[in-house]
Amino acid sequence: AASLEKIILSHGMLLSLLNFLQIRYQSVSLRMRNPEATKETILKKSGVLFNTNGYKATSISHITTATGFSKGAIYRHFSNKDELERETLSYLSSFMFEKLRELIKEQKTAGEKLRAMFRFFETYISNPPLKGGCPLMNAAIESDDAHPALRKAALKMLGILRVSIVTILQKGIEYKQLKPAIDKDFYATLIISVLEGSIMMSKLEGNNHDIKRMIKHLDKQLVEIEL
Amino acid sequence: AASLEKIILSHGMLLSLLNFLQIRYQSVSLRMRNPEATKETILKKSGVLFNTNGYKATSISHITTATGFSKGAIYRHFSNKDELERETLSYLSSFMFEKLRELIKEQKTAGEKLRAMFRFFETYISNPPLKGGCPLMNAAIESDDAHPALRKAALKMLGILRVSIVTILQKGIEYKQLKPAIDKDFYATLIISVLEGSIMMSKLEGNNHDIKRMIKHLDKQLVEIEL
DNA sequence: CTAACAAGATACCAATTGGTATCTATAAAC
DNA sequence: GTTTATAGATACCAATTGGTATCTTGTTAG
Repeated sequence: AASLEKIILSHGMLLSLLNFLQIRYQSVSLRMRNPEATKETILKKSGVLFNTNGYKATSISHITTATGFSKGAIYRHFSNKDELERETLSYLSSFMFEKLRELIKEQKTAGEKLRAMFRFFETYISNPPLKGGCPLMNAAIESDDAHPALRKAALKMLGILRVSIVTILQKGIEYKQLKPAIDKDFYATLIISVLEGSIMMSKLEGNNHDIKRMIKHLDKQLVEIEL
Repeated sequence: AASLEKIILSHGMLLSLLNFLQIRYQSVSLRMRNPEATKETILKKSGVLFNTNGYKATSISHITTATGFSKGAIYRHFSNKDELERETLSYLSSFMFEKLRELIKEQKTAGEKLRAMFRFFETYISNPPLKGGCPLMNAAIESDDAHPALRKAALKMLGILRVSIVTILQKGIEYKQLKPAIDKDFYATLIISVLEGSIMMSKLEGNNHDIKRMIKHLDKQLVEIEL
């Protein structure tokens, strides 16, 4: 085999070469910069920390050690901790609803969609997609009047969840899968409160008895309005 | 009228006099010491602060300014903040269950007792006996694995609530007020999760629509098991 | 009346907080 | 290539944290 001579490239030459070959060069090396990816990892790691240890209890330095980025990096992407908290909750919200939507859209009928949603909430205990429990509840409890921004983000999240359920019910009525006279808002509230409440209980007790019991109850309620 | 000469007593003489007259002299003046009362006010004020702002977010200095007592006073009665948090939650638990018990014991039947309980939880929103929402939920959410002591206290509180409901149901069965075949544990879980969940929602939304809706649901469930 | 003890106030501590100013290194534009 | 803007690191800041040691004052026993 012929021995190949190694070619030493300067960084500039590498870029020129790549440019010449029309190769879009994405940051791959660890040391290379990628501000969007940086912001993403900050949000992702902050999400876990805020959701498990709480917003107030998680300090900037916790985040720097978790992400490996410096304080300077964090304050470049977020103007202060409040904004980071708010944006992180939005990020978590998107993350969770994304997961939920995937499960729901596979299902055909309104009943199946709702049952998929119940299963999704059960995984909060048995196989959590995110450590620390439900981000909606965590933010709702921690955001008192002193955290108006966080509270607003939590409210928005609750609103989305509520609308999602109401929409499923509405479509179910339109497609003759559910009884037409049902109180959609009532059922949305019932589903959310039962699931959130029993998640809290199950997390505290350290088992999934309560959440399972409550899903059974919701199933029964669902059967009663199905056609 | 004869003019009375004023008698000037030294503090020591006053005490001797009271002792001679066999009068137990309780601290009345503000400056006088009363360690038990001090501990009580520390617990009471800490209860409000912890329940509204969170345990981690409430500092010792917040408590000193709220109580008017110094740090020295607090650390005399509690060995560290963790212990203060734990004891405060116990105190809040006793406080709430005391109030609840008062309402319940006036009622005759199991159904009436449960309905009184529902009403009690509704006041968490409309006329809260304690600022900051339900102490059980607050502690449950904030106490992750990093706060084992707080978690244990919250678990105990949940246990008491659960047993209270089960006991009411049991007595209701014995006195032929409720159907005998009901799953008591199921109903305890249902009541707690629905109430806690809807309190969370109502607090977040800033109105009592959700809690009222859910109490209506619980009422309906109750009617179904009543004889 | 005094001595002894306990309640509580004060002064301090190192560690940590959120935040900022400054500096360095990288990436992109030219 | 060189310049330029910017991503990110570093060093600092006053304020606050939980906790402790010390000191003063009120209470009580003798």
